[in-house]
Amino acid sequence: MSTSRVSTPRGAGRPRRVTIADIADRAGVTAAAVSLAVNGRPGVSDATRARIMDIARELDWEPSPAARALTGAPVLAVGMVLARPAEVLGNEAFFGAFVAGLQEVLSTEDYSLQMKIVESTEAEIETYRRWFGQRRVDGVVMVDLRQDDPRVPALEKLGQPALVIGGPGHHGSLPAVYVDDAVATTLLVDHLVGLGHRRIARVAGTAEFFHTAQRDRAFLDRCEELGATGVLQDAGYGAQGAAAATEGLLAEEDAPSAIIFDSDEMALAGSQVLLENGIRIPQQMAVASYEDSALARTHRPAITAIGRSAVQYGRVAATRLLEIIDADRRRPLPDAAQAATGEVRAIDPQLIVRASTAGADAG
Amino acid sequence: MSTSRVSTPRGAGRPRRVTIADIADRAGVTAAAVSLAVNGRPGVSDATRARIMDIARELDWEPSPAARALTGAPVLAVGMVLARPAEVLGNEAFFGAFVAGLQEVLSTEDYSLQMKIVESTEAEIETYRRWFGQRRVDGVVMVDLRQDDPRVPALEKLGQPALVIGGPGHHGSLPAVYVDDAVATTLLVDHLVGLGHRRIARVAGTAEFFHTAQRDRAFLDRCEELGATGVLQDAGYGAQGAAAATEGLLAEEDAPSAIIFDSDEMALAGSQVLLENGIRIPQQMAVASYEDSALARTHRPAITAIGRSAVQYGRVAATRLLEIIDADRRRPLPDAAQAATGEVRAIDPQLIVRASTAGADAG
DNA sequence: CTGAAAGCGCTTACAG
DNA sequence: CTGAAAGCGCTTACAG
Repeated sequence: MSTSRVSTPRGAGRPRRVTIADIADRAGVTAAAVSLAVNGRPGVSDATRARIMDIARELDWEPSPAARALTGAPVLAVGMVLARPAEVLGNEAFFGAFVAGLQEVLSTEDYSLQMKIVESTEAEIETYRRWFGQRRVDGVVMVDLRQDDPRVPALEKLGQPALVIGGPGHHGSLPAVYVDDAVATTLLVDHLVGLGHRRIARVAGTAEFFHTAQRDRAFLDRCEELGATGVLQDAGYGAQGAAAATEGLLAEEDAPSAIIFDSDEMALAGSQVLLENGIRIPQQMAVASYEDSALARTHRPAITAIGRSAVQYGRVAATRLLEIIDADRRRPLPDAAQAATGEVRAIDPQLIVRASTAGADAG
Repeated sequence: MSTSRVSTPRGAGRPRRVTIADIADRAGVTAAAVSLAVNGRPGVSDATRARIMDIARELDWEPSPAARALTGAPVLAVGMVLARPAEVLGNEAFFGAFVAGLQEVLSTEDYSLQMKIVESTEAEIETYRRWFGQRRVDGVVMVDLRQDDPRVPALEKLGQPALVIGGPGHHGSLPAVYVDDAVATTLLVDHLVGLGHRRIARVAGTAEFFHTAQRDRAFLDRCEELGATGVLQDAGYGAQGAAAATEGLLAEEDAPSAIIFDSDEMALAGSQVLLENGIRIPQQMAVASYEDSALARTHRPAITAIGRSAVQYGRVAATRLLEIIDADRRRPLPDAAQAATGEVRAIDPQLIVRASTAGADAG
């Protein structure tokens, strides 16, 4: 009976939890000594430390995060706010994979991820304020970067660990992690031009997000550099828009011989339209996507895509944020350290060539 | 300058946070009075309460969750452990949507969701132990219910708020929320038989999960009841398996005229195989899925599916878990209340008929 | 290397 | 209706 020593608490409801005082009692030392021992800090002899650790294990002691947080220790949580409806999130393969990647790394450091869904950008900023004000999180990840994003100055002002997902640019002095869309675009266009395509379309998602504009520019620039014609086709959000955009392209008198879609979902929707219209992929139309996924991989024909693994993206983001939090804790001078952590990190995109473009008989 | 009164703390690092003591000072009352006031408890006059609230707002006071937790208040967090690799999670549309639904409801109650990815069932159980031991969470959601799941007795023994996602059955005395797969199966089979199909295949996912076996049984039973022939085809996990299974079915001498897939991802992969083989949907083969999604909706032809919205599922689960946590806090006698909360709740599935089965010329 | 004390921010009885 | 005190579980100086 390991519980023999636990006296019945008043109220007799839940069992009283074991604390460092219990351990100290047993070990015949003071609670302070236990604290030093279990935290691996100097101040107790090796023998005492060993004895204390044994007792702690024996009593099944678990440190109280609340008590620790109260004395200024990290709360071991990072936050992420999403200003989009749950329905939209659910439809996006990227979200689940990104979160999974974040979790994977955070878990190993015993950090938890806290998420909140809000209605507006104002509510998002207010959430950051409250989270940091209450010391609910040690840092935050900010997603869906927009142009002239009001969240950036708000987070700068808070002066707390925050990592922007997206860029480069528009993230002010905040550290950021992003996939280099310019490089990704170059990879895609070069590949298609190399196959002989001279008229290439880009079916673009919501213009609101920063990367959309960035891809637009890089796409047009690169096409021009290579002497090809770039056709921009706005599609708005999701599969519906992509299908309509594809139909629009087919209706043109001078239709392209290759289409690059902004996401796997859009590429699949577009491919369906092509199939319906009796257009063979890749023989009559090459198809590529900025986003890879299991669906892109198993589709027939499999879709050529940029291998920005959302899972990997999440892992890199989590690693980076933990670094920032760590730097923040040991910062000697607030501003110097802050500046040092404000660096960006790019994730290199890779082109994964598959059947949807391979061997295309372009032009 | 609302900060005029804040004295510079030692160390001059972070600004000292404002506490109820600051408010008490200003209001000329004691900290206890402030506590009563801000928590809406009796014990202070209306006038005093109003004055205190004003000052709290003025000083931008935020309660410290750590301090509150230390005195026994709920920590406002629920946990979910996932014993699957991040990659697998990322590929599954269900995960992101379910989490989004959970979040949506939890956020409104100021609860946060804590997730952890682990390697094994043992690690999962250990995580529950630590979470509750440390009072890191007020309750947990358990997903991926299996037959004779060792997590069920482990959670029963912990005696803390826990909700099982899945069932019915195999969740012991724990409360559960599940989609009635038997009903879903009936809806699907009845629909197909009603269209004239007499030989119907079911392409099933991983046998490990509880619902797979449940669907198998319900499928065979219902086919028999209606005088149709049910063909079971195991596919293992994901799109790859579904494609192979579909090819297997086509190769049979007596191929079915309709296929029901376990997920949207599998249905899409299977449909691709059908298209490749020149088989028209729904004219030559009807296709249906146990799982709806944006992809199933926008696919051409759109896939008939069971409308268990994963988002909605998440919402129901969160609501239920919050009820359980609440009941647990006010429980008069540990066991009586525990029993009262141990009820299950089914989410009614709906059949959404789309082009992939409509107007099929069966048999 | 060890002990005694004060404090983190809040809540909860218990007196007045 | 209000005040003073003790306590939640831990950590951090500061003496010995």
